[in-house]
Amino acid sequence: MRWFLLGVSTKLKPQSFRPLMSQVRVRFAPSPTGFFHIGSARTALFNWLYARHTGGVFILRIEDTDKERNSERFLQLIYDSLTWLGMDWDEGPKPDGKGERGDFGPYRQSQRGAIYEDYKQKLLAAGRAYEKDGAIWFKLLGERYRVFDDHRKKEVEKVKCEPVVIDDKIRGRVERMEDEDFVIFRSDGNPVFHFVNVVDDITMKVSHIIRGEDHLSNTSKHVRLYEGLGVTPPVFAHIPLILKSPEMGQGKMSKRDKGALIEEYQQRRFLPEALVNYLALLGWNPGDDREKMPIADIVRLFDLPGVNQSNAKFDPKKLAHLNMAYLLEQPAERFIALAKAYFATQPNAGAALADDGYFREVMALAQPKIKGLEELGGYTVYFFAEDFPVDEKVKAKVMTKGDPKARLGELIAALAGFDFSSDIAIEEGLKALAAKNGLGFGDYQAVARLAVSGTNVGPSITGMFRVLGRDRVQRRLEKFLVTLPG
RNA sequence: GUCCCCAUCGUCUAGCCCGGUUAGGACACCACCCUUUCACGGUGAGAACCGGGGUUCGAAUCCCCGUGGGGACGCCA
Repeated sequence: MRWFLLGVSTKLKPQSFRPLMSQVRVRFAPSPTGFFHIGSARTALFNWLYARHTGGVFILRIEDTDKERNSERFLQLIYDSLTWLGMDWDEGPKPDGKGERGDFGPYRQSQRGAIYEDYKQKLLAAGRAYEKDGAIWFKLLGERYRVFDDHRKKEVEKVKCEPVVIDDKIRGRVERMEDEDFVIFRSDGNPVFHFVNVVDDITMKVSHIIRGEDHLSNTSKHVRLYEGLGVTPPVFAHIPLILKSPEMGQGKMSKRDKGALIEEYQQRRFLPEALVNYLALLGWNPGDDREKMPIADIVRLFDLPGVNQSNAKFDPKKLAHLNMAYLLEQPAERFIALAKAYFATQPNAGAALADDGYFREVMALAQPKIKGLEELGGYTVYFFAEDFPVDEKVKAKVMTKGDPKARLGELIAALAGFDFSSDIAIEEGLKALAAKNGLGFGDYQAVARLAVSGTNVGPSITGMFRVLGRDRVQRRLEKFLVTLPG
């Protein structure tokens, strides 16, 4: 508790000391026991936003006291996910896991045993903790009595005391009774969550605890612990939870739910800024009708009082929509880079081997059309392979209209005379052909598109022709023609 | 079972604090327009104040009670 004494001793110079004392220090404290959950990401985000908004410090602390379930793989996943989402931390383990930065470490609880031991001794010495059944319990102050607990089906000892009052930045005043001693060190000697959480927040000088509402009922324990340790608790802000969308069922999002893991969005090539933007909107809004916003604007506008009190249901469709909007506005260079990264992970991707200039042209056609990078492979197959799939449903539909076979023949015959130098030139060629035969552009467009791409979904026929080139178009048209009956 | 939190369109939400709005926006859905397919885009439609009591001239807004939803009740975090 040295900082506490320090605060008192520097009382003579409150002005100069104030900036340091009032600096916001928030932390995100995940445990590496599973995949990185979307709810965790949102909690991290709100902490990060608050730190950046206030010019404070964002701390990453690893709560790895559960030796059974910890894994290095999940630990690395935390670093990677935060980094991918663009949430940098000022103190904590370095993103590569090698070493730490910050003056209040270690930042992994597994390395803070001596500190917990120290604080345990303090409580023991003060008579606020005792041993029972090999474990160390925190002792509440007040008159004791025994009562049968229906839920746990056993008699328990309770303590008569005043309710804990929590002044929550988001919930307002919350009162909760904390009337049972609780374990702070297990009989195996390891400290439990409530204790390490509080000790770490004290020693790391955390000023604001921003966490999920599921912790609200733990907070009374934590407040008692702060009191027992003689420390004023930090500011609490309990944010609403993310619930399943109606299609997914009831309750809060769990790891098993589709779309619950950050890893999934990374694999599906979502843009991290779109995901972050969406997550920010779950339980917060800028106060006007804006939804799609650069992160700098979110940082500037974000504040704790603006956070909602009610839980929000996760909507994959809205996320997808935001993602599309972001994708649409990417500069060509970034889109190309994203596309290259995507194709590098695709099996049998002719795209990865394609000529760079050609690849760029194809991507220029695809960018304004696709809704997500994950569609890129399917959307562009026929640009990179001759054995592209043919959509039989589309084929059946196209073949019933007019006389597509005749149109195809006419087009093949006329193609040699086409000017392939630009979309407009190709369009003129097609229009001239249609006019000559007293028909419309669409009469040729539908069947040509089918023959060349195997589907009715895609870029403009002119752009498609131009990029594919006359020879390939010609070959595909002829190849398709011979498969037609009669 | 006990305790805590929450409650506006299907979903995210504005409005609530400081009572008077045709209760606004977005996603989704539907229609139409644009169009050379498919998208994007544009226009429009449908869609909500959980219920009941109070207070008030007047309640989405303030109060109470129900109900509903969520969370917590571990030697997990």
